[in-house]
Amino acid sequence: MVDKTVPDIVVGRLPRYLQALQRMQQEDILTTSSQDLGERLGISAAQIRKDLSQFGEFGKQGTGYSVSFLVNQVQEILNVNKVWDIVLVGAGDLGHAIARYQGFSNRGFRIVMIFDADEHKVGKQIGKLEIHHVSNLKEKVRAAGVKIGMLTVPASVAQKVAEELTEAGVQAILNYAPVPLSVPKHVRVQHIDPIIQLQHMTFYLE
Amino acid sequence: MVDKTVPDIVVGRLPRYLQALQRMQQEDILTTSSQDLGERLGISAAQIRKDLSQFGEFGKQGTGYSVSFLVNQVQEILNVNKVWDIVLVGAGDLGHAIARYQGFSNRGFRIVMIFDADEHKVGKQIGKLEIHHVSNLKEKVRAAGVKIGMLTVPASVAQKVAEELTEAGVQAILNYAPVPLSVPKHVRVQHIDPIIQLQHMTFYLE
DNA sequence: CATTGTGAACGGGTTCACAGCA
DNA sequence: TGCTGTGAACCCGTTCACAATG
Repeated sequence: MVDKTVPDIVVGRLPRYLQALQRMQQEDILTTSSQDLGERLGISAAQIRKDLSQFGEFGKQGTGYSVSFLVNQVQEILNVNKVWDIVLVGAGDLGHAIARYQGFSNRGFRIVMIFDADEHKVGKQIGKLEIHHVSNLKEKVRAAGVKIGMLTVPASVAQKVAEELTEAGVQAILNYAPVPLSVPKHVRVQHIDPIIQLQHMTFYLE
Repeated sequence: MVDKTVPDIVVGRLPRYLQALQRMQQEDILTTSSQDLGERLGISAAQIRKDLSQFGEFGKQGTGYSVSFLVNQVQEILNVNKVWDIVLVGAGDLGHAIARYQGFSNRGFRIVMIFDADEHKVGKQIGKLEIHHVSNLKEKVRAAGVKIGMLTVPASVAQKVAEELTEAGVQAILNYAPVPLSVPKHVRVQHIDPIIQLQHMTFYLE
């Protein structure tokens, strides 16, 4: 079912489908169609059907899709039918904001560890979590078996921290630092850089 | 030169080129090639040459590109050879973190206004900026001629705030709320949702 | 009758390969 | 010689259109 042949671009759309579907659930909408879902997301109905067909047959002709069933299926495909532990490195303003964000848990994630290099921050709490010193990162992350890391450190140390994370067994990194990371092939990296997205839009302004 | 025919996907890569080039500048690297730049970004040399060729001929055969010249050219293409004013709506943890972030100015942006709906926050300062009440948003944003907005408000009010921003003349919105926004066609929207990016990666884990 | 799942056609982005030039 | 700029070939994702079906 889940061949290697699924295009990465299709995988990248599934989380958006899931988000829209979960919102429908909150609104007590029981059924949807590729057209309805597509209109909510600005994606063609054909594309949604094609994407989903990569993983199975989830709909009923004439009726559409059961929202709750499709939520479960997509969660399973994306491996988010469980909660993933996350290690957060960097307890600056952004790190604090992320650590306090309440929206992770019902979408499959939970921050379980926080590290920083600043001795003054070590030992303090963010919510229920204590800030640890990065010198203990590798050991603690490996011991906890955490597979996902979030980087909110200065650009100058992002590469070094990324290496420590991968050595500790982390296989997915969400990088908020504005630098490309070089990591082993088995490690996935996603970047978040607001300025890159702003510059994408300024091209079309004026 | 800059036709309407430039694919959006090409535009989306230019900010990454610019980022890498500015980093080279910091490292006092005077010259680069499509191959060198490509290796730093994980993009093929041919692609970089093709992308740049959409806008002009910036290189020298046998030599490559002058870093500083190319920085200027790409900045001009992206319209970031000036500083854009930004209005930030939502002074929660994330809004505070973004407002305090020091990395905007040397990449073409500056936050000039902050709004929030919470009376307790109104009047307080973040850095040198005072938090205003959203009831004044439309008027003040229009008066200041701000064209770019950043949304760090709860999902439940994001659509409403987006509408107020567009009515105030904003033409580009960077949306941190985990909901799709529906806006007029002349308004650009970019989304930042860490969970969507995490779920993209969990597909490949385990 | 509405809507799915899908083969086929289409379109467009990427890579190739090389002429051209410093 | 080294590297750019680019037409052509290639590849792959999207759209189309329709048979199938509850």
